[in-house]
Amino acid sequence: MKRSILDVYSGEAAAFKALGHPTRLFIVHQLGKRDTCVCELTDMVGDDVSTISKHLSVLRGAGIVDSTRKGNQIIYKLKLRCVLNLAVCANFSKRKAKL
Amino acid sequence: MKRSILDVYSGEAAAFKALGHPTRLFIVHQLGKRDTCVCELTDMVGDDVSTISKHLSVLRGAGIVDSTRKGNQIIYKLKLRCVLNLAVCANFSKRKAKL
DNA sequence: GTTTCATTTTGCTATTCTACCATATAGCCA
DNA sequence: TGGCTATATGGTAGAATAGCAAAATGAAAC
Repeated sequence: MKRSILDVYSGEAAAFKALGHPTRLFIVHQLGKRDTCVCELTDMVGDDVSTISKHLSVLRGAGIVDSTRKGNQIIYKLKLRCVLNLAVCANFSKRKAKL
Repeated sequence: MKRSILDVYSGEAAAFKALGHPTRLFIVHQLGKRDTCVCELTDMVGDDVSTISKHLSVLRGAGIVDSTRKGNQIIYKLKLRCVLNLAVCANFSKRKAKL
């Protein structure tokens, strides 16, 4: 792939990629409602804590979420709130796309 | 992962996932300007034709692009034009996220 | 200081993705 | 028809990702 394409689009592509997983999308929507600790997210999703933690680190790496410590638990919040507006396309969220 | 999360978010996540590759994002932006044949996209990107063709089939599978034949070449067009508006977040496209 | 709880990191395996090559298919034109 | 161009598909090696389990970190309570 040409370098210029990589330079221009890889950052944005990485952000979309971070949103391209059901669990991470759920987490983003949950954090849109209120700040939530890892333990609670883990309960809601039902996966292993380590799995949730890894998803959170992907979202953090993409600059979408942010975390602060409160006592001995870590509270995640939605840093890039605008991602909540990304599903505005008609039918975009209803599509049954298969990759 | 809980079934309900999968049901609600997997469709939308798949669409984001389709946009989560620099080449595909470039293609989407290019098709936003004008309908383009596979051969020209291949020249612009600089990858093998088969690679481009496969990226296009991912985008088609996600319902984002559409194709029509014109003579002996296939013209792709942006079907879900609203995806062009998805990068409206401040800093969203400037982010240097690493996954 | 040691124990405990919440979270992160690491190690591992299975699965998926990417890019390429080779081959197949489809339409055009001589 | 046969050859040519454009695109799609199948196969595959290497990289990346998902998920679980277990070890490591860090704060707080005892």
